[in-house]
Amino acid sequence: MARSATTTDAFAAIAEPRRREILGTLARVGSECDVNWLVDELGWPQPQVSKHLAVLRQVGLVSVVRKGRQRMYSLNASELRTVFDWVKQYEKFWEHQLDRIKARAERMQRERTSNQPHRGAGPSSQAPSD
Amino acid sequence: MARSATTTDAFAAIAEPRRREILGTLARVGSECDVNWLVDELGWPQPQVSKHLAVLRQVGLVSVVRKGRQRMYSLNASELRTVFDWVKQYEKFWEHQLDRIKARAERMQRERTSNQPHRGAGPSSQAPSD
DNA sequence: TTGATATATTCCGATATCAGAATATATTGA
DNA sequence: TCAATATATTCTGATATCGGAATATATCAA
Repeated sequence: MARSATTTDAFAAIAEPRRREILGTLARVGSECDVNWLVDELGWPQPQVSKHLAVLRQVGLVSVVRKGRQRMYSLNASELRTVFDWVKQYEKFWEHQLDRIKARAERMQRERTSNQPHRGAGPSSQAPSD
Repeated sequence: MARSATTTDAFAAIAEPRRREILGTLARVGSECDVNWLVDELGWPQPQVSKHLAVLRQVGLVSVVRKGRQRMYSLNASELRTVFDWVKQYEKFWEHQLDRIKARAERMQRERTSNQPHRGAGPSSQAPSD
């Protein structure tokens, strides 16, 4: 087994900066775009645009509809919800950063006698799932 | 040039499911964990855990501190902020989905005469940056 | 039908990943 | 110093990526 495919996930798909750029462009425009318009807008070779669009399509991040000899692509942002929900679980970890640093210091102080702090700690009440 | 490295970004680093799992575990525990504890908890071979931790460390998603012959790892969630901010820009695109579908239908109706709808559309007021 | 346009696909080479196995590098303790 | 423990690193093989170039497919228009 090697690396998991870019078409597995929204996570995998958006790991590529150019694909994020495409999504950004589609969002900015707010309506369907044909491929050549994207090619002009982004300034990349057409096959490259098509290939990245193919990945985004397979993951469901964009929708396509044929219109004559054009293919009109549009953003399907709902697929980003998975990513949003995942990362949102961590929001509390960077909010009130100073408070949390203080809290951790206190916890470590308390557990200084224990040899392995984490063992006694147990799952906290803030528990993102992977 | 090939694919961009997993150590480039938080985006690239979290593309791997097992790394998300590690982050989730660290968050759940809420305190520093040594590697062997993670090995037990996750049930993966030790080198695999160490290697994934190394990627997370290089991207700044975890912090390490040496404690005797142990290395205590802890979550550094602030690095996820980039991802959060990025994906949050798209939130409006899946909220009020029905309203937006209606709006798009109307826009398309209006622009039916124009040959290339998107050209006349221009950037919408909702404009995520890539 | 022929040609032009729009887009997708295939082939290539360089590269980076990931898991697994083996091994190396500390650090502690006797 | 020597053994044990904790963790990191290296090597290997299979694989998937990405960009670039070339080519294929499909549709429209004359």
